Amino acid sequence: MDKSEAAKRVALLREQIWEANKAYFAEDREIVPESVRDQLKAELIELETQYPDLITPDSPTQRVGAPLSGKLPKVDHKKKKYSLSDAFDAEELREFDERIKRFLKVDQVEYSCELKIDGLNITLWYQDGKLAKALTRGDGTTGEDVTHTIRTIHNLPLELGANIDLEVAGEVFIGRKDFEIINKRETDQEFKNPRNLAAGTVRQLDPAMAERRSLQIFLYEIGDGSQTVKNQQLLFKFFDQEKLPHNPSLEVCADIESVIKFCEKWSDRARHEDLDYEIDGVVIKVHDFELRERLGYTAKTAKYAIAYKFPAEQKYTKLLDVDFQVGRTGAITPVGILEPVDIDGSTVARATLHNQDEVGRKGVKIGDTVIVHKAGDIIPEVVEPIESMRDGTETEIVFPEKCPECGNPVENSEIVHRCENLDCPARHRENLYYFAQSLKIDGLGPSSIDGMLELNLIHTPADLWKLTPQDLALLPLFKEKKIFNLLDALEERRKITLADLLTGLGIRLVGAENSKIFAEYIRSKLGKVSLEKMIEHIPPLGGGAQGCIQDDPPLETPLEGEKDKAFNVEFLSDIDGIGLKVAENFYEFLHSEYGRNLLEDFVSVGVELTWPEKNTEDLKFTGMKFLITGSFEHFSRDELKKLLGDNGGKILSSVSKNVDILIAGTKAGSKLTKSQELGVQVWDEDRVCDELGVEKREARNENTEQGSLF
DNA sequence: TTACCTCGAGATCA
DNA sequence: CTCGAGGTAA
Repeated sequence: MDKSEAAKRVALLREQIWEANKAYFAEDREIVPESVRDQLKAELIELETQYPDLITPDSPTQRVGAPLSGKLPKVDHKKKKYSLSDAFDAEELREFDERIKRFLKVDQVEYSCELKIDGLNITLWYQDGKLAKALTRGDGTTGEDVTHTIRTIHNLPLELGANIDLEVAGEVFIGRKDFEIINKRETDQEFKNPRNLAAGTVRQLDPAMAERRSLQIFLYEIGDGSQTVKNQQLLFKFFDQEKLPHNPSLEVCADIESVIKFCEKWSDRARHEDLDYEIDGVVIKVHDFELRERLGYTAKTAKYAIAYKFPAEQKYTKLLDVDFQVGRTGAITPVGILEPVDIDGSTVARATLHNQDEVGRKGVKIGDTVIVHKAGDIIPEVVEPIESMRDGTETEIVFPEKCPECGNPVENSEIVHRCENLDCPARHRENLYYFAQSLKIDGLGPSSIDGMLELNLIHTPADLWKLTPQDLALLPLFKEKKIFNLLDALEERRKITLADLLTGLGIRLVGAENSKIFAEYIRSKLGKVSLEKMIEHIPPLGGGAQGCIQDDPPLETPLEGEKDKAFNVEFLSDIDGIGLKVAENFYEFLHSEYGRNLLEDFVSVGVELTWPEKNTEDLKFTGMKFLITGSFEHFSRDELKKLLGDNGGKILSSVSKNVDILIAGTKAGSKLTKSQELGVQVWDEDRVCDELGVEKREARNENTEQGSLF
């Protein structure tokens, strides 16, 4: 066979293999027997060996590359990945619909419904039409590069028809039949469910192994591209054009009632047992992409979508005992020890009982036969006891009066039991676990921390940076490699942002979000200070509210005055987004002996703050303060607020000379008159559109309802 | 909370 | 090769 003949043959073979794969994986039908598929592939390999320059990167022979060495690389997502909020019944779906309609000021919205495949979310980047990268979701900001295993997915084109850049996302899974085949084949271990196997396979270093696990993918999302694609249905059409696989179940519903019908149709488990993949719900999204954009996001979830979760599988088992665990805040949590029972795909042996309140309400006793399910599909939960199955030997669940770890008397509020002893070893330990996890110090897990505590190598998080190789060598499981891995990891984290440091400290109510706000606030008051300087601005213990700063006497300029007060509760609770409770907790921590010493310890072990470059992209309304009054024709108040906020504006709630612009709608009240007295500039809604270059909207149905639901 | 993969480290075998 | 620990996914 000459080369041009071979080239034609190669193209034909690739087409045949692709069609056979697509039919088999995506549509669950076999157009040719497996042996024939293998034969086609064998012939292709032979021709490609003979004429190596006929090999293209998208050839089915090129899916399996070399194994990766070491860890999977981390890659930042281009845009933050949001998760879905949940709904468990029709009522919650209707509430979702109401929120959407109110925000958009319309009285009907079209939705798209798709089956929610039970797999793991993966983002794909095509560059120049070629599959360039595949990422896990990770924390939504940074994922892991799993291109090498994702490439082995047979129903995924490695090259698109057009030479375009594209981001798409979807669900990777293993089919039910393939799962059984794999389990029969790999006799040394029994995999429990397809989802976890798929998740594990994606993170395999060796793509050859991954290929044998028959991963599949259904796509359902597009990154940037909504300019050309207008809705979900057209997106799937586009997928078809590009041979990108998607689930066939998409249905467009004119209103929420038909959405509910769709959900009900599928929530009957018997109806989907013949599908080759597992589903755990229905994903409902506003159909139109432009409306999605208008709705936007909360900190974690997309506001335009919701996942309807099928009723969780319930099983009964025996509550054998109850453990009491002391958390990092001192809260004492009862954990039920259960007779192990299989609930959709995993063996459940422990389930939280939350607190006394819950225990009381459910009336559970030790020895009870209890109904257990997985709330939100992950966390096992005791639903209720089956009282009719009692035999009289059941015993009350008695909360301990003393902390199980330090013996301190337990403070007993209505709901939560708490060990208030700040020196409780359990709290120290849990704080350290939390710190290590939050700062992602590689190789520092609970058991290493336990070991260090036992040998008195550390007491506080700051002590970690005092550890020497000799110290670590005392730990039974630490030899050369582990020792230096950990020391390297600590060194990497020696320079840290204030937000990360504050988050790691585990101050009550001060998590990642609030820490960011505090860090930003401190930067605005003190600039990019060192940790040491920052501590100097915290008034010392027992000092008056004004504080007396050692070698930095109060200066008379207003700015310097503000610096002194930067750490007062009143000032802290004045921060946008920080309430009194949060401010109090933060204040208390900073002024406590423990908190102050800890911060000083960080300084003394050489932990340093780094200040991230702010992305100072100047938005249209950056630095402008708005006030809204009246009602508007084309916007709900919430949408107007979002629009202004998205463009850098701040929204104030009362009239003052601080207000730059009053946005007045119809039926504006006293805010308008007062503002006019103060000489504040007044805009109407059209002016906002003009300023932003947003297209003015068609007049819509009158719907003056207002409220803040998001 | 559980399942799965990877690594380091120690044990086992060639 | 086997184990425990750590990390990640839902």
